[in-house]
Amino acid sequence: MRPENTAQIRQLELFAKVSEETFRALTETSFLQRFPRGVVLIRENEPADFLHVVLGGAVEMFAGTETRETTLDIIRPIGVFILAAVLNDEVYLQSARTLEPSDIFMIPAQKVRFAMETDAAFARAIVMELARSYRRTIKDLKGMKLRTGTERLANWLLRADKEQGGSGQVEIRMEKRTLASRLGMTPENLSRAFSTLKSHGIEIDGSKVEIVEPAILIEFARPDPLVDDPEDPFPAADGGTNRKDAQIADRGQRGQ
Amino acid sequence: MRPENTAQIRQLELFAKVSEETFRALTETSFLQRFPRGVVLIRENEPADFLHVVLGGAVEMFAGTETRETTLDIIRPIGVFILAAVLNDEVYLQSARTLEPSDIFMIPAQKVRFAMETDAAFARAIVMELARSYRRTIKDLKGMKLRTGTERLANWLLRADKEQGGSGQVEIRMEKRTLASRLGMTPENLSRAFSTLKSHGIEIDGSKVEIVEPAILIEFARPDPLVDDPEDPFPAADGGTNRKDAQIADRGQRGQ
DNA sequence: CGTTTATTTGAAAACGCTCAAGCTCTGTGG
DNA sequence: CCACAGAGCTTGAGCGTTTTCAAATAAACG
Repeated sequence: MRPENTAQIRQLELFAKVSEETFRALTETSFLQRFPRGVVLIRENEPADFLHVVLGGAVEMFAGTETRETTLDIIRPIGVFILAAVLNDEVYLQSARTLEPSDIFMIPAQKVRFAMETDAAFARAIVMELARSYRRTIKDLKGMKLRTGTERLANWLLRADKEQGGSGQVEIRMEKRTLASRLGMTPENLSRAFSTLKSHGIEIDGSKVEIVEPAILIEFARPDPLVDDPEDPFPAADGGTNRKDAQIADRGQRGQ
Repeated sequence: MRPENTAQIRQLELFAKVSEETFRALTETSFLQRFPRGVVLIRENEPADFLHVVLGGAVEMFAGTETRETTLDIIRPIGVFILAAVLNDEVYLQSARTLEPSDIFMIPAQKVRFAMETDAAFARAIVMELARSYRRTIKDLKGMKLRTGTERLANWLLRADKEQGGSGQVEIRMEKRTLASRLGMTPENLSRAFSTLKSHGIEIDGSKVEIVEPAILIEFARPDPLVDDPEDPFPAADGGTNRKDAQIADRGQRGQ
């Protein structure tokens, strides 16, 4: 099963610069599969067998203990997941399930590792992809440790608005309980957080949120590029400079 | 300034397999510097100028907003920090300060990027290092989202005991407030968490903790390899299998 | 429509934070 | 050697946040 969608995959930055030979090696035993909504694609603690590429739909990365569960990320096209586990030849740290009917391209892990060994361009692309994912996760961790749930929601709204065109009309494209879990809170708490934000410039109607007074929401959210900005898929070529001015007292107050 | 310590750096897995030429290029304009305790080495939001290697002492990675601050990691020899920012040619997401007098080896960022482009072995080593750091951060994030502060402390104790030989005698090798921040809580809360754990198999005297009844502490902590195990510096070559058996209800409860 | 599922609301409890005071340890100067 | 200052840690009280449990409402689906 080797569809024409390889062209689509070729466009992924991860594969854009690899040699034709490497690309063929990576894709010839790979396959594209369409899954319905709610299917668990991988489970944490299983050995990493495939690199997964999301070509359509949406995939929720989650993890849990016996009693608790949390959403770590949501991957939309075109995105890759569990690259780190594949490279380290380790077990997955996260599980994945489809949130919508999704097209998933699966590449055998050993092909990925082999290609990384033999194709320098691929190795470099992997480095960039990994570094990006890593930085995104650090931002999430900072958000969890430095902010309250309501603040995370406010910043999530600002970012979602940007991604959806900046019209001020934000559509929540997932179940609210999934969003809650993504933001590290309970569904009940998310609901209350939305209520709270009504007095900070938003109106909400079902899955549609309107940012009525952006300035007020921003005032409340205090967005920080070092927490909220998406990792740029094409980082500055010049040596990024001047964003906000860091002002951290050398031994200022601690604590959450 | 190009000390004999290059031998020490050579041993770092990151540099072990690079060509002699690459290694020379990386180290010839680098320098080793000894810093006293409490020095801020880098600040978040500054452009990434150097890759830092900790050869002695300890370095705290932290980040903050105007009013809050949190410790994200503590790096001890021999460890590297802010590799991702260097590779992405981006600003740092974290600040760093020495917790003790520390020996830091600094390699110009552009040398690192150039070496990655030209030396495939180095690129591969970077991939492994990045993947490892990434997975560690995901484990931290999972810990933050899935556990209470006291649970994090209990698991931290179990891990520290392992790292210190498994004698049951754990020495806290940093200020408690730093540990508190690392674990995502206030110093007061850490103090209370220790008190709580007294009834779960530990005794504490200053910076020394004794795990008197490991079974009881483990019972409380419920350690999970997918959250607590350190990322193995030399991942299994066989394709890791059989750890615990993942048992996650496909759409089980969410929360926290 | 009726049934199921998701969301919201309410109340109580657990958790974590802040502020304040007291305690301990350490290092310094008398 | 002791007294004292400073820093770190602990303890207590109060409060705000978040979770949990329960129930009501709303939405989705056949």
